[in-house]
Amino acid sequence: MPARPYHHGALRAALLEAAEQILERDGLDQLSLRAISRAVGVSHAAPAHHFGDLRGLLTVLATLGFRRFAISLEAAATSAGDPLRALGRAYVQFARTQPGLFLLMFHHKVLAGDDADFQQATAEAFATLSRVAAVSPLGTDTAVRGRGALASWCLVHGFCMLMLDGRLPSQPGLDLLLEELLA
Amino acid sequence: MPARPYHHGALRAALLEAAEQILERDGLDQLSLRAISRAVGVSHAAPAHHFGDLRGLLTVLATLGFRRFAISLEAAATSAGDPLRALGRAYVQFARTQPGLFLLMFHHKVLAGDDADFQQATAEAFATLSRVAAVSPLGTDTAVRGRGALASWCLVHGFCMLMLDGRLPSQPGLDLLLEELLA
DNA sequence: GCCTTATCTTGTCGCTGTCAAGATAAGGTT
DNA sequence: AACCTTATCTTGACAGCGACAAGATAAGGC
Repeated sequence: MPARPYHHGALRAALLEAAEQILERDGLDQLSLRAISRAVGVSHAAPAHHFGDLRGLLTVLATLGFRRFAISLEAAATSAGDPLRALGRAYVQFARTQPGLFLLMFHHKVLAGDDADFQQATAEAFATLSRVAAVSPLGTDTAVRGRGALASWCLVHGFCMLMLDGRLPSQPGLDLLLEELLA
Repeated sequence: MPARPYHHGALRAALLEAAEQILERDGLDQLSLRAISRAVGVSHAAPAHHFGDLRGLLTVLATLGFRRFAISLEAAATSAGDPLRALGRAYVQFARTQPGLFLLMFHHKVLAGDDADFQQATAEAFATLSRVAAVSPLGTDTAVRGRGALASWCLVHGFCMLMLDGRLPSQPGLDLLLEELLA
């Protein structure tokens, strides 16, 4: 049994793990099929069989991201306290702890938006979002509640994007800033 | 006098114009120094003298974008009606009519954030933003609980980002959606 | 034991950004 | 006018990239 057998065994998972690591460490622009392959220790064309092309790999990565995103949001929604605030905190927390992945997930230019799994994963996450935001104390009219949900989403998402672009003031801290926003 | 003299005369401006055209037509990922050079009709290394590297060119492009952005916002701030709402409309209008440029401007990964001109241009735009927003907090919708300028900024910026990522519902139209948000 | 299929490697192509070296022209100096 | 300095642009090269084709290797079904 050589140190590196011809068949990896779990190459797909290993590639995804390495890809996410590079994504968070070096950013999306440094995330190449060849860099991933090097990190795992396989040939540069190995990923092709599992993901087709780079777009395919990124789409799978974003899909897994949305699944984890949905889980985090769902957990926040069922936690104690104000669900909508908890949701906002979880949203920002996700973007903050995995900025590379978060930006990738909302970077449709490099993703295969028509992928079925991807669409399902995004729908899953957004369903939790709109469900919680809809039952928030904003009134009984469904149209108004829908609008409120959208406003909340834009508010929190804008906060994340500005934060990740380094546009938010460093004083006071981001936590405090967010709490003021959600207050 | 040949059809293409050795010295272009206004190569810098021509390169920037071509770059913006490619940026809006094909997106940032298709915007290469070589593509720009081809579009203008010069050699592939011609841009280097004017911009150093690709990052330098993109930074100049984003700087010009922020200058135009500041002008648009300033015009909206001094227009009739509610200044903050006008500002929000102008913000979205800019992102909508020049999505490539807008995304580039908020894509710090590919820009030289320490560039003096760039910093001045961004400060110029954000000054108008905070000046107007500080006076009149946006909306009475309870979803927007933050009453500061930051909340308005996040709300409108988030709207833009979600819009440009194709995440907003197509029905009703974006204009109506935005008006409801600013209401 | 054989054959089909999945998996991975090697080699190649055109594209990219960047650098080095040279060609060309413009402007100032004498 | 002649020269020289400088700015501008071209040519050529190199490594890294995504993608494709062809071949090597191993796993699993029969």
